Amino acid sequence: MADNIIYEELLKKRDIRPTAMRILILKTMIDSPEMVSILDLENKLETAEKSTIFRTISLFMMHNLAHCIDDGSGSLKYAVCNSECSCSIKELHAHFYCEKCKKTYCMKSIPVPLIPLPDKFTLNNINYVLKGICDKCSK
Amino acid sequence: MADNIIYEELLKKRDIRPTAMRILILKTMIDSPEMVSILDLENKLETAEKSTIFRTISLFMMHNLAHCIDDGSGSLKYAVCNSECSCSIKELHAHFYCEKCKKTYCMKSIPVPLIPLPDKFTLNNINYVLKGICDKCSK
DNA sequence: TTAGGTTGTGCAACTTTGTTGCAAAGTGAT
DNA sequence: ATCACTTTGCAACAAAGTTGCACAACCTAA
Repeated sequence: MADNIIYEELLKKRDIRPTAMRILILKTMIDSPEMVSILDLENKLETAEKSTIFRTISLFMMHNLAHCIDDGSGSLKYAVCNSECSCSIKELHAHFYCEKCKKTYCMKSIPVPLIPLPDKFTLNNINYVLKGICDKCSK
Repeated sequence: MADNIIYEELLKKRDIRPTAMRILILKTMIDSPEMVSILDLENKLETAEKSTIFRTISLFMMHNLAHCIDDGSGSLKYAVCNSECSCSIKELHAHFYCEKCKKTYCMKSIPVPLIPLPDKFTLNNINYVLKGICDKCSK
């Protein structure tokens, strides 16, 4: 458990007090290859309440430690940001939602395409979700 | 009311039986400059139940007469497709969600950007929502 | 035109997700 | 160890979507 220190550091770097619960949630999110919903976390962590998870992730997002996307599945999906992420538009990446296994993946290597907007429109955020069948499901 | 015939034709062209309710919902959707949620339609049409609206729009979507996007506001937004639309990926357009007036607009002139996916991924659909402040709200 | 079956609609109930209030438990500084 | 402050668990609630069922509307055939 000594390596919990790295999670503690991640939290501190973002000015979040590292409680046991927050370390656990952060660790679980980082360990998960796909994005997680609140319900996913609730299932992976028998000890955590959804309200706690909700508030914890909200806190993470306010401090740019995590981001969320709406993949159209009905529940929001969350993932931990890169260590230097400040969640600006230029840092946004694409997401892929597999319609078969219902998992959502961060495609951190694929930046969200930017398009010119008509005059007087201000751009603050972009949700770019590709939907289809993932590699594991398309055998 | 004679020009309800055009809505009737739109429905028939998509193999949807043109009932009074369906014509009304279609007309209301077409008349609206922004996308509408089920609740929006419920409010605009005092006479329609949300379950009816839900089933009607679901039917429209199955017949490619309408499309829906998830703008992250918590409720899905719907709009009527172009007359020849078959809802293929190449026909998808961008959507803009104004964080101030909470309205979502179809940007039919802006096609959704396509990016190459890794091997073995199949693409079926794309949700591309730009969020910010619209022209009317940014005065 | 009417009878009969099919389709559509309204009502109510329910599911799921997200959200909040409040009290108890935990935390950290003195 | 105590105290003030923060975090967590529980419960209740809100909003959107979804479904079952009964009645109404509709369509066709005789």
